[in-house]
Amino acid sequence: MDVSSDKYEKIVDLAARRGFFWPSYEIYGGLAGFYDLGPLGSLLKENIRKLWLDYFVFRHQDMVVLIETPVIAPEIVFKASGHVESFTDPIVTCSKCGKIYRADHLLEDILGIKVEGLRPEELTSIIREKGVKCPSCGGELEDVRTFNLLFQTNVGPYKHDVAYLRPEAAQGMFTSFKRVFNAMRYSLPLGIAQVGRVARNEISPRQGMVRLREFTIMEVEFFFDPEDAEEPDFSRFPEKLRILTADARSKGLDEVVVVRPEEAVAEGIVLNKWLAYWMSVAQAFAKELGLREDEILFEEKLPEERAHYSKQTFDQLVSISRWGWVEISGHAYRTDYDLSRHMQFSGEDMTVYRELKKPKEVTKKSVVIDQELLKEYFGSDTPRVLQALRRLSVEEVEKILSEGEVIVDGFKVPARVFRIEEVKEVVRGRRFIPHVVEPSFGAERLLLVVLDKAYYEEGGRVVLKLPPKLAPYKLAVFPLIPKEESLRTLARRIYHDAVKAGLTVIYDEDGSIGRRYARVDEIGVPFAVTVDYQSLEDNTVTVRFRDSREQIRIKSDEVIKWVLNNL
RNA sequence: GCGGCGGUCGUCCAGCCUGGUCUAGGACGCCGGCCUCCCAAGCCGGAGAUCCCGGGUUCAAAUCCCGGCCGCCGCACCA
Repeated sequence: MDVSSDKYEKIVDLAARRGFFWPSYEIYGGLAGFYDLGPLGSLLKENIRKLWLDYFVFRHQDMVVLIETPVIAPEIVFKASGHVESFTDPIVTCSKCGKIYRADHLLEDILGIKVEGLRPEELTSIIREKGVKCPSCGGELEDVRTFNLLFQTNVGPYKHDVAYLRPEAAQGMFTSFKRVFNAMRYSLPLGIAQVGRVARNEISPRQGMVRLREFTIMEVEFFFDPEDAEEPDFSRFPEKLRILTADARSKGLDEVVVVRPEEAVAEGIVLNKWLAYWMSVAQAFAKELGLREDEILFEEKLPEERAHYSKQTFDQLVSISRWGWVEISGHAYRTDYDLSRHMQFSGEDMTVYRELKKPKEVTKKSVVIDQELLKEYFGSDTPRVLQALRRLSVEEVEKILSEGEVIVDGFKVPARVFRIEEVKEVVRGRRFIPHVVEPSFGAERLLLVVLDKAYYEEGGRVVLKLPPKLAPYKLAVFPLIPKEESLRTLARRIYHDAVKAGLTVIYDEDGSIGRRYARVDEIGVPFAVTVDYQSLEDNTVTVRFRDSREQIRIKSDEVIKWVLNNL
C-alpha cells in the first residue's frame, strides 16, 4: 500500500471516528453508495455550500438567482429531458441462474467486437446469432433490456402514476424557467442556481464518498442569448485554465494547454464564452477549497462520453491521493436542448422575446390580394375564400402565379387576384429559445477533496489545515488549569460570548493543554484561545494558531472580533 | 455485475493456517479521579466486541466449508 492510499485510509478513519462521514445503515451492514454526514461533516458541507453560493450566486447576484424544486418529478419531465430514454445501460439476464450482465460489455468480452451505442434489439439479435450463453452457468440469456439509472417511484396510491427521483437538479430549473424569467423581469443572461439532493441508481458504486447513489448537487443553469455580443467580465476571475482538449485526447496525447478563458474562446477551444467564464469561476472556487492551480485540470469529454444533451462538456478534475484525478465539476453546453424539449412535450412556449438594440428595417415580400376583384368572382362567398387565401405563404402564391390558378376549399381562384409586393417592415425584436451552459458540482465529493488537501501529519499527530472559512469549528477555548475556578469562569465567558457572536466554538477542560490542542487540531479548528494566570492580571489571553502552533497575546474582550477578522 | 483482496472493542491490530484453555488479548482513543502555568507527559480506576450476516461440518467454530452483504482495487458509468 503506497503513501497516498494510506492517507486516504487515514482520512476515512478520521472521518468516521471524529464524525465527518461514515457508510449509512451500518448496523444493517450498510448499503453501497449511501453515506451519512456526521456532526462535523454536516458543518463542513454547509460551509462548502455557503462558499459555493458566494461564488456562483451572491457574487453574481445581478444575474444569478437561487431556487428550490422537488426531488421527485413526474415521468413526463424525464421523458422530455431524455433521461428515460438515454440515462440507461443495456443489461441482459440469464434465464437459468438469474445473473445480470451489462449486455454491451458481455458481447465485447466474449466476441471481442465493438457494440457501443447499439440498441437493445440489435444486441439481442447478436446474442441469438452468435449463440452467446451465460458465462457463469451456460444458461439461455433473455432479451436485452435497458437498465435505467433513474430511481423510480409512484406518486399517490396508483401504480400508473410513475415518477422518478431527479438525477440532476437541472430539470427543476428548466421546468420553472418561465416563472423565474418572469420574476426576474425578463432579463438575460439569467442564471438559476439550486443546491439539492439527487439520486442515481448506479449499477455498482465504488470509491466510497467519491461515487454515491444519492448526493447533493450544486448547479447553475445559465440562460443566455446565443446571439448576444456582450462579453462576460473575465477580469473578475483572472484565471489561467489548464485544458486537455478532446482533440488531444482522441490522438492519445496528454498535452495540456494553458490559456485564459477569453483566449480559449477566441481560439475555439471552448465553444461558448459563458461556458469559459463559469469554468474560471469554478477554478477560483476550487482554489479556495485548498487546491493549487497545478492540481486542477479541465478535461474535455469525447463525443461518446458526453451526455445526450450536451454539445461540449469539460470536467474539472482535481488531483487527490488514492484516486488521482477526480471530477469535481462538470461544465456542459446544453444549448437550447432542454427548453426545446420541454416546449415540445408540454406545449408551453419557452421562447423569449428580446428587443433589438436598434430596430432594423427589412424589406420582405408580401402577398396583396385584390379584394374588389375577388368580390366580382365570388360575391357573398368572398369572406370564406379570403380567409383561405390568407393562409397561403409567399412561396405558394408565387407558384400559383406561374400556374395561372389555384383551387382552395373548392373555389377556383385565378392568379390575377394576387400580387406580390416588396414591403418595408420595422423589426423591433426577436423570439428565440435561450441557450444554457451548466456548471455542476457534487458537494460530498468536494468535502472529501477538502479533507484530502487539509490532512497533514506532524510529529505523529494529525492536523487538518482546513481553510478557516470552511472549518466546522472556528475557535477553541481552554482554561489552562481547569481546576482553577477563576480561569474556568473567564474561559466560559469567552466561550459564551463567541457563541453569541455566531461562531462555532469548542470548550474543553479535559486533559493536558497539549492534548486539548491536539484534539482540536485533528478536526481543523484554526484558532485556540487559552486562559492563564496572566489573563486574570491583565485581561489578555493567548491565541494559538493551528498551522504554525505560534501564539500571540491579545485582549480577551477582543478575541471574538479578532477571530471574525481572520476568517 | 465480473475478477482479485478483505471484514475481530470507537480506531488499528493479534488470534484463524495447526478447531477446545478466547467468559476473545493488546495499543491508541474515550469516560472518572489524581497530578500538571502552554503542545497527544505520568499514575489509578472504568466503560467498550452480534468475532459482518445466514447456513453447514463437528462433541466443540472467531478459526474449516458454502451462500449472501459490505468495503477496497481493476473494468464500466459518472458530480
